[in-house]
Amino acid sequence: MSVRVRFAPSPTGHVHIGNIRAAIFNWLFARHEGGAFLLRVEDTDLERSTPEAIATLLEVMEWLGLDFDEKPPMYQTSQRHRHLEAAEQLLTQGDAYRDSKGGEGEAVVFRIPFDTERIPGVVTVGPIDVPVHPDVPVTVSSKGVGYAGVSAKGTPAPGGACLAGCKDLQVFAADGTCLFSLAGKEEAILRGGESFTLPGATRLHFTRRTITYRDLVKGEMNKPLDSMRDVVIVRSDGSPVFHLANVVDDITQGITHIIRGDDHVENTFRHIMLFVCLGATPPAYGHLPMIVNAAGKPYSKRDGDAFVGDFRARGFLPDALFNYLTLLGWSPGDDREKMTRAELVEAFSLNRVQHASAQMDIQKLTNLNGQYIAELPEEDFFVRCRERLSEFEWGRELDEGLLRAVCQLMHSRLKVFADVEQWRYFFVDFPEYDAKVCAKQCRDDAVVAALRSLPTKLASVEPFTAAALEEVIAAAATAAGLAPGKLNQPLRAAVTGSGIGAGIFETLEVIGKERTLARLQAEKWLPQK
RNA sequence: GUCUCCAUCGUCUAGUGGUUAGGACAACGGGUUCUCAUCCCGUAAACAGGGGUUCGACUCCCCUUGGAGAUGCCA
Repeated sequence: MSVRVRFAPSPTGHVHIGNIRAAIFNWLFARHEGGAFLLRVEDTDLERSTPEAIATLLEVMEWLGLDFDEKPPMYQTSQRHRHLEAAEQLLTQGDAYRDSKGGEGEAVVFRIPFDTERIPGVVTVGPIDVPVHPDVPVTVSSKGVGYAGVSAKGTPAPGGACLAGCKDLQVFAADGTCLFSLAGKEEAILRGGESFTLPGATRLHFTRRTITYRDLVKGEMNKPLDSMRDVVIVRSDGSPVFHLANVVDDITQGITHIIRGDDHVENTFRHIMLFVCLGATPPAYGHLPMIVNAAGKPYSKRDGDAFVGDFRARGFLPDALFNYLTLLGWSPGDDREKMTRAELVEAFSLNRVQHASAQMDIQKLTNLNGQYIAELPEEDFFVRCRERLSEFEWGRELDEGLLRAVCQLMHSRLKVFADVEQWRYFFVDFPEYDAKVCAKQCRDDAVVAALRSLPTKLASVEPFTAAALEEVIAAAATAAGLAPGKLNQPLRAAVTGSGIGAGIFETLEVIGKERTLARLQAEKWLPQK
């Protein structure tokens, strides 16, 4: 059977970096296997799932090159009838029941199947004893076993399990007498609705069973049935819960492999049971570790910078972000880091995915982005810069020749497109002067005198080229009693207002004679005494 | 509280019983250079702790610690 995977986000207008990483891994897996990558929009939260939010989601996916198969995507709200039909089916099969605990009306609750023969991966471990607190009566009914455990302090601690978790249950009092025995009563409880309340019990004795599955990234996973409880699948207001909707849609779409975040591992056990009870073969599962912030904590609203849109806005290239994100929790097994899509598709495999969560490192992303920018063809780089620059008032109508010259000069220095903001001094009459830099560079009287002598000397330089400038400026420094080159940084400060930039002679050439002279003469660089 | 999962330099990672524990980003030092960046060279930097198993553990098992997730009407 060919591979079918899906990305199933709920559109909220902001696509989270962890979510998109899940999408990337699904996409990589599908392309590697030659399978299908589907999109399912889980738009059941009607408040937040606006058309704009959905548009944002699609835009982000396109930006990152995450093309999905079988368009249009499935919208979960369109599947509501299937969800409710599935709930009905479970109800009539006896795999679910109605319960009014807690809600306004009656919710539908999926019962962890008592008869586990049909569930793959369920194994019997053996007999086990669980101490319970005698002050709280043990209850046994079709809804499960209710009891209070005993905390370290000896007080009652909330406990309970699904009935399936307590096969062969026997309830004992402190003196050893058996208050209850489940054997033979299963049918009466499950079908007949019989229930029992047993005060004064101190110990539960039952046969433990666990459910096991092999996770594609984490390996063997298992969970005792007695640590599970029945699951609400339809709310008392009649709306399907995530667990039901998700599983039903996966069945409808014929999903073969579910690759999702770590936070779903616990759900997997009950989802497997839902698949089986709905007559479907459970898919294979792989759980990706979470991406955490610089403090090692899960991203929260306070972190702000965890949305894909933010990275786009800051001028990260989609290929760079894509590449970086693949390296978060995965590696090809050799020393390669910068890899093309084709290489990534070729090398990707789930069993090389990390088991532990990973921290986002913006510096490494920035470095990688710089590498991608460096590789951009000149024309492509020029177009992107022009677009970026147009976001600034002074960057709207730039002379193309000047812009091309600036791009060529600055290409190797740019790591993130947002930084083109610092190119302002190439395009305006007067730069913003960094007072600290000017004060540091121009505090020496000899230097100031030399800078003041420059306008007349530079005026005759024709053509105004880097090579010619270098000669004249070195001579000016020498004439002022300075070592050649000692005038360069003061000159940079005086003309660009900054202490950093490309080569000063090349920079002056690009800025041009007129503005260079004007800036020197205006003496806005002169430190205020 | 209970359950599940996780643990190699600051960060991302390689490593599947025998390695000088490798690479990348960041840091630091040097070279190139007028500054910054690029580029080149180099330095510092890790197996959470404790028990086992073994001739030999980063690697296998157990415990502790720490972290994350889950714990009936969020997804």
